[in-house]
Amino acid sequence: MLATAFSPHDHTHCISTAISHAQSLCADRGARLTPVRQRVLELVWHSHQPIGAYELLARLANEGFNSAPPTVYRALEFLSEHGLLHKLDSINAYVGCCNPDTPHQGHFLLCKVCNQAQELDSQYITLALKLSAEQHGFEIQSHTIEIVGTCQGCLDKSKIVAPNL
Amino acid sequence: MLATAFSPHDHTHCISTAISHAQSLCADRGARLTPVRQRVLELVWHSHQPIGAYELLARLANEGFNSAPPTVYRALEFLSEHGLLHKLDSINAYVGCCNPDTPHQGHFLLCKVCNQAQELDSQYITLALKLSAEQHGFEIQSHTIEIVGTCQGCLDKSKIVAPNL
DNA sequence: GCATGTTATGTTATATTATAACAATCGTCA
DNA sequence: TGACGATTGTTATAATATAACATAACATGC
Repeated sequence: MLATAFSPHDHTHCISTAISHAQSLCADRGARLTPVRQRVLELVWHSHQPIGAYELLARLANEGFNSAPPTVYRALEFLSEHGLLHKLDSINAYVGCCNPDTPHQGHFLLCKVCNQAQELDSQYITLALKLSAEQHGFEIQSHTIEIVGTCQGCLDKSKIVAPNL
Repeated sequence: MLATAFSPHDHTHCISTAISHAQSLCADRGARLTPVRQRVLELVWHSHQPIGAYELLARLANEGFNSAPPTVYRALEFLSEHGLLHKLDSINAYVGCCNPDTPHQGHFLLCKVCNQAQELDSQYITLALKLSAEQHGFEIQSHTIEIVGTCQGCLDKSKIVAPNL
């Protein structure tokens, strides 16, 4: 999978794709992508930086939506159940899912310089988890895989700014 | 590494080893394992079930220790800095580290039946993370790897109780 | 249409997890 | 011993998340 988040790209395309994808997916499943749910999804997709629940809530409030915590947590729950976003436990923030059709849990790269998250679908990691679990007779149900560090773009920039370090 | 948490074992040995290990480690480093810090470490090691900060706080209070949140969070911070425990982000709970000498971040198996955690040091996972990051030019600084499921012991028990399922 | 059950939202309150800020005390060592 | 840094005490509050119950919207069979 390409590291879209960390590369220059037309992000409006990410948003429109995600929303239309969500609309057709919900239509297929008979699930209701109501205005507040769709708006939360759009806000989550506003960038590749994961966003917190209360930041979402503040933005909803600015737009005249109801803005008590249950509103946003319910929307996040719905979107999560339908695989449209993921929660990043290590930072208590939410990020859109690039591939909601196939149920999965992501592996994430989180750049602590630009604060962007990239979802991976690493066969290496999937296999490694499987092997490690099997060694212990452990049956996997879900997982949290979040790798924090610096993305290539931010590494390159830091070399330009401070080439001798 | 053996899956100690998930196997029958003399847990008093785990506790005493962890504490004496912590004592010598702190002595070597000139760090002060004060009474409240040591007691928090003992409470964390009370079992292989990760324990929450406020549960620790309640137990400290029962024993006459000061019991405002900063007390326990400071102790947890100290113990974490010295590699004596790990936080599990997916459940906001803390668990003792089996191997505090070598700085590392663990990979964990969390059994959702018995609520116990086992730290792994899987070379498979370490390598997989490294390869995945390299593919994206990403420089790893830390990670959160938490695998939730059912341990062998609990799987075996469920087969005995409900052999036809 | 409309009664009914189900799903979604509104509303209030509260639970849970964690930190800020500043004061007081303890330990160490010149 | 006195001065400094580390530790702890204390109060308040921030940040994240859910419980519980009321109301509204939607869907469906009659």
